[in-house]
Amino acid sequence: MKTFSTGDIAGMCDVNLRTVIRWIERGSLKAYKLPGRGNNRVTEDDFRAFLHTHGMPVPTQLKPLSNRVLIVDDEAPMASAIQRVLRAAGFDTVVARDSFHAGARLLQDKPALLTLDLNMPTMDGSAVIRFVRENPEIANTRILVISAMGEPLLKKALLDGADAVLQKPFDNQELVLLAEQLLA
Amino acid sequence: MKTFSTGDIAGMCDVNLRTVIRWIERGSLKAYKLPGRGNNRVTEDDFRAFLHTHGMPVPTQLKPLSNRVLIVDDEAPMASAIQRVLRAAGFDTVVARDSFHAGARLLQDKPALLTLDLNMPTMDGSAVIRFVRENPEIANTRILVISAMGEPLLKKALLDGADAVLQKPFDNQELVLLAEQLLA
DNA sequence: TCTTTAAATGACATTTGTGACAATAAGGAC
DNA sequence: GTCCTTATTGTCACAAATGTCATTTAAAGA
Repeated sequence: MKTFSTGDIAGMCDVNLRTVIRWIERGSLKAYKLPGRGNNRVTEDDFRAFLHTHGMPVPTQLKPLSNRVLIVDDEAPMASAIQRVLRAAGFDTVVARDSFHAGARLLQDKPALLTLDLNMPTMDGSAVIRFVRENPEIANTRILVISAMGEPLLKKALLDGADAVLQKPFDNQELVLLAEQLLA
Repeated sequence: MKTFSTGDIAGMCDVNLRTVIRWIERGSLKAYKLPGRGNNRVTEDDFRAFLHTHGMPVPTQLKPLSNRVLIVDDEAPMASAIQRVLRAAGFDTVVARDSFHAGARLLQDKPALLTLDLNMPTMDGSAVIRFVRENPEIANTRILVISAMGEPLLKKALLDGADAVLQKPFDNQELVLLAEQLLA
């Protein structure tokens, strides 16, 4: 479990160490104390939650250094196609063919990007997007919705919190470009 | 009885080994010494007590011993019923109503016990059990399959790796007893 | 037995918490 | 605009806790 000291956080948020301690004292930043003199430690999850609830930008040190992409699609040919293209472009790829594995992989692998097929019959894509955005642990995940659905539904996905949408059928270059933009 | 070296504890608490030794020297962390050069060992109970008295978070490696139960069931009344019974028996409960949330919660909360409804139309229970068993991170999660299905399918669940099965309808006491047995 | 790994130790470097006080920014009142 | 008020943040010095490094030695494998 990764933890940060007040100094780490002060550096990442570009504020004084004294200020971080005050945030902790006031209770807006959750922390625990080491036995010695009570030096503060903040877990990564608590720090992410803090950033999230205060609408603060995620520091570069916390940004997912990985270029891992989780591909959620129940149609094997489509999943493979996306995987092949993204892999060729240098991304790490993981495929989830059903909603259970999608949820599990999402929290196990913590991908930087999630490509989400909205046409899956057994999954409520809208609920997935909202779940991601509401979970500080993974809220920073980029979401690319891929679907054969019409404009209105894609618009709704964006409202739910998707970062981009891609309508099937799509061009391979278009996919790579979008992925790179989202992870830039 | 499980014991930890100073290095183990340093890793789990995300501090330097030197610091752990100082905690021991000062007496805030109870330990005993091996005869040789006096290498320190800390029992799991002492370590847990230490974490508790200092308000420190429990490291993920120690988590599985929690009494958290993840209830996977798409029928709201059944999920609520199980939750009420288990909560009354002192368990921490989390409910997942669909397979996506089941997967996500499983890896987010790392419950000690998973109660799994096999009748969910959108989920392949057998695949879930195998996924749990094949993932070292959660492999020792206890799995209790709850289902209205017949004997053969329950037998298959046991073969897949479930720890116990419970046929609907079931007695509340039966459920509590099984949960307690599985987490003993 | 031999080799490899991990832990203890001391000396030294760095970081952190604390308190008091200064500086800054936001918002009203005039 | 200026002058306040107020809350938040920054600065500084010092003591205490934690981290780093090199070295020695036990523990663990083979």
